[in-house]
Amino acid sequence: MKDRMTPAVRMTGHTQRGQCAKRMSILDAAADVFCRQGFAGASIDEIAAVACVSRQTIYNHYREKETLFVAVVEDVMNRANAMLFSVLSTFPDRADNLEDELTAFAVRLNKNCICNHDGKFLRKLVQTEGERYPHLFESWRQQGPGKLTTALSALFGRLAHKGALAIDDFDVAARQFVALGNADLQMMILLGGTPTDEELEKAARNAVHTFLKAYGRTEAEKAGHPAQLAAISG
Amino acid sequence: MKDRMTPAVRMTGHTQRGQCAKRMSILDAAADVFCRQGFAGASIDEIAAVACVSRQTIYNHYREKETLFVAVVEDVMNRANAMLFSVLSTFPDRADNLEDELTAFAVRLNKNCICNHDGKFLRKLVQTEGERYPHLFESWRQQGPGKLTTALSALFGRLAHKGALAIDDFDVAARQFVALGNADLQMMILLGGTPTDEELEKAARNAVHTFLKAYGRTEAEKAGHPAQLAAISG
DNA sequence: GTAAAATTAGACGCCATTGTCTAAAACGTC
DNA sequence: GACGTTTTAGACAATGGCGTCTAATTTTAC
Repeated sequence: MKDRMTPAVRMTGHTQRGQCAKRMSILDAAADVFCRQGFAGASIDEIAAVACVSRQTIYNHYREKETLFVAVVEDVMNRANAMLFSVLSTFPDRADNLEDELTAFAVRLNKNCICNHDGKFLRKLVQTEGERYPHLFESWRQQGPGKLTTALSALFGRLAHKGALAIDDFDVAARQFVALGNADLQMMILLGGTPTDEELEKAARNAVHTFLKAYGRTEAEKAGHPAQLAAISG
Repeated sequence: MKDRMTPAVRMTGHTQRGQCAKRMSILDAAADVFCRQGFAGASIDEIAAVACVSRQTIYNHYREKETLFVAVVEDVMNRANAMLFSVLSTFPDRADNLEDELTAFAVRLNKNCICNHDGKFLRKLVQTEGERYPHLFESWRQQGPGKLTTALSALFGRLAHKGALAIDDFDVAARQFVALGNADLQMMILLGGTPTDEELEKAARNAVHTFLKAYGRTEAEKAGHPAQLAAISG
């Protein structure tokens, strides 16, 4: 019943750094093994081996397998959310050269949030263990894809107000933007592969091209409603 | 080493029907348990219980766990492929009322091929065990999504030749059609839920609406190139 | 250098599961 | 009703993983 962590408050940097390194090493290894083998198929021994750590050390830091699993998921979710937030902040806010800017944004989104290590991990784990840990992945649902959709929705709304896009339903447009961006990568995403930069670029270009054919405004249309441009920029 | 199945050639209908019923019962139960628990997490005892069958009966029909798993995947894949073929044969071939017809087709596709029992099973299992059984799911990749894309590509090509659509790259358009159709259902698909008929209808309508904004031809365009219509129909 | 804390290797009990085996029961055919 | 086949329940050994414990070793703080 004694709390092994309480002495830590008296520790200075070095021990904490050493402990922290072990913890991260374990979390990384566990993420790797859980992702490949699933919760049931993953063995603590294998995780310990991958982490270059004794099995007992794992039990010291995380009481049992399930605790470790929860910690891994939360860790990956935090990283993924931070990355998503970071990428969302690069959404283009100018209307000029929209096709190129949206394409570059789609590349960033796919590369850093959807096709990267953490994205693959979360997608796979949500499918594999989602029903077994509803509360855990509910927060992923709301903070991951949920946040992505609502944020994108607002950002598209801003562009539409500037007269750069003609969108009736921003939520639908946001979901469709993401869906189009993944259209050419679906197979790779499902199989867990990693697209090359060329594939990412091409997929994003196809997606944005179609998206703008559906929601873009012609130069003539923009010229016909200059007031919308002035209203925002003024 | 003795082959338990050889006496079966002498059997008359009833026994075979009984055996076949057992086999199907086992396959269904195993699909259910494998899907929920994954390969490692599924236990033969649970499968036997769900199938209302003795554990030994499973070992009589399928030598070991892995044999059973392979048989289950092949069984589901056959059903899914048949359904996909069936739905593909209902693709609209007329250009009139295209939006409604494409919407209805998208509903059929999502309802019967992607969001149904077999579709969910295959998607989940491909993600969970795809790396462990590459050859097994390679055929799924080619006959499932691969066939869907190439078939849709050809079907859109037919519509384009009739002048109903303006498509430059049929493969890209086919993938985007599927992606748009899933855009509003992504979350439910990932979580393993089943959309209601209203949700299916709305998702398909949104998808086709955007798809036709990008690839549809205006009445004016169609009128400007009546030759394409005449060339096919004549 | 010393003391405290963390880490390690290994053994251990426990439990679930796999796959085999056997004898009894149920089923279908004749 | 007799016979062959299939199915069943249960016991069984073997395996492997989880989680605990201990004693030795390393790391860190002071």
